[in-house]
Amino acid sequence: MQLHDTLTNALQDVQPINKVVTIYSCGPTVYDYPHIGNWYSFVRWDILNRALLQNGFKTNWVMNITDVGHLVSDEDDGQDKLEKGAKREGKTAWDVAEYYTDYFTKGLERLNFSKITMLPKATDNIPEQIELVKILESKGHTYVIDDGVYFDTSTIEDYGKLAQLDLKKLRAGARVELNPQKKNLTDFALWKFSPRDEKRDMEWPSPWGTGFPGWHIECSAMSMKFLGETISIHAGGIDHIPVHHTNEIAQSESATNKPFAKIWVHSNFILVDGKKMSKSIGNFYTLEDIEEKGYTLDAFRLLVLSSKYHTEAQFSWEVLGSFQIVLNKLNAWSDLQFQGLESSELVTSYKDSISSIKKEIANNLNTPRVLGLINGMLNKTTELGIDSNAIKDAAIQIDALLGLTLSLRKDINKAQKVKLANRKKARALNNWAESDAIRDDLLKEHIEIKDVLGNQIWNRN
RNA sequence: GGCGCUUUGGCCGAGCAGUUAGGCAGAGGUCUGCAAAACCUCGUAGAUGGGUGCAACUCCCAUAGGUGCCUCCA
Repeated sequence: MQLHDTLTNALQDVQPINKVVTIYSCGPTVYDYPHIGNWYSFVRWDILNRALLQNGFKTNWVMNITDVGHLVSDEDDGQDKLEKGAKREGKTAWDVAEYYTDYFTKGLERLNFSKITMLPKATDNIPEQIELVKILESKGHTYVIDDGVYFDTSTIEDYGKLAQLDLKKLRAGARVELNPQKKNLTDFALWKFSPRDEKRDMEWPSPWGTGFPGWHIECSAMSMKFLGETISIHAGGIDHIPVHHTNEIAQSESATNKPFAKIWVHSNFILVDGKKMSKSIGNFYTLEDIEEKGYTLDAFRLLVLSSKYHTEAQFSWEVLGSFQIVLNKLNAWSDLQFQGLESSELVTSYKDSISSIKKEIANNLNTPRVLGLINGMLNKTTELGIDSNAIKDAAIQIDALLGLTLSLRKDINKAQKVKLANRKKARALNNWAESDAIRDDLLKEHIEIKDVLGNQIWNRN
């Protein structure tokens, strides 16, 4: 299986570590509701995990919960997002973190995520973060100024290799005032001190003074703690490349002298109505907005899968609507699994399709191609005849790969089956009035009837 | 202001230097008690201007739009 690696800007083979593919993906900062852009990225890594599993790999996937230290700005002079959220809501930072962590984990279930091995919180791993700063200090990579312990980026040769940062040009183009105590523009905080006259909700003692960890150190510390010093894949949003991941690499590789991750994958943004999502424009949507407008989260998943993770994608209600239609067709297809039809040719055809689908997703997660293949697969259904068992199996396999819920469809109940039988009798007698009445009746129960090839085919809508 | 990325038909969106992507929407048709579904056909895309090549949507340059980071909201 191959993925596009940001560091080498090329396709690279996924390499297991001790026979397990280890994945670390940067998770949510739990200070507010995640929007569909956040979910868009997380769904990508769910697909990555599923694609690996379905292609025979074992995986160990860790996604962190940032519940402290993520400043409003990536610069180190902004406010802590958690403390700011707490102030806004009149709660403590701990309450805010708990509320949004809970919301997030429920969201993972609502979106039918595959098994994430671990969702560690930054605040549960403070000693490991302090320990990592100590190692960096002992190796001469740090210095202390008024407001914290900083990483001296001039102590390493290849700082900025991920983002291909040209440090001279970065400095020339910068408009912000450099903190006079910082040695280099790119130096970043490893540990921040609590303000002198203020007690923070979240603060811990450290060898350098009471305070809280910088945002980047948590990912390095937890990735190493739970997955080892070198991992197979590190994943995140494209926005993490220039600062967050660049700094993770700097501090991790300085501490261990080993490569931090074999492959770096980044998901691009999804634009809403052609614009970047932002609260001020009012195109800032959540999962609730999707459901309130009558769309399903499966349809949203299809929308995510319709583009490649590496390219910029478009979201609009019109586009989501078109994927809801596609999903409804897939669901109608899945409903055929209850209708006792047989075709041996279809069984073979599906096997071939599923196998090429697995190959295609292993090709840098080419999900748009996968959707094309699934469409071809569905076309075969009418061409070769319908086989209920084959459809049941195929639905299970598609769900395992894409995280849809096609295999969770329910059969109609006994009363509905009786109505269907009565309709068949009426039709045999050319009693169209009776036949149509039953069809209308079932439609009220959201069961739609179509008369295909002499059979009554139903689907739930 | 600096440094990048991107631009495919009404909409979404792939691959590919020369052979159909696919889907959604739309038009026409076949089938059908009706309806729906299904199937067939169609519009014949590649921001603009140059360049390299026997050949460019696919490579290079410029211009324009979008977008990202440096500079709050991913």
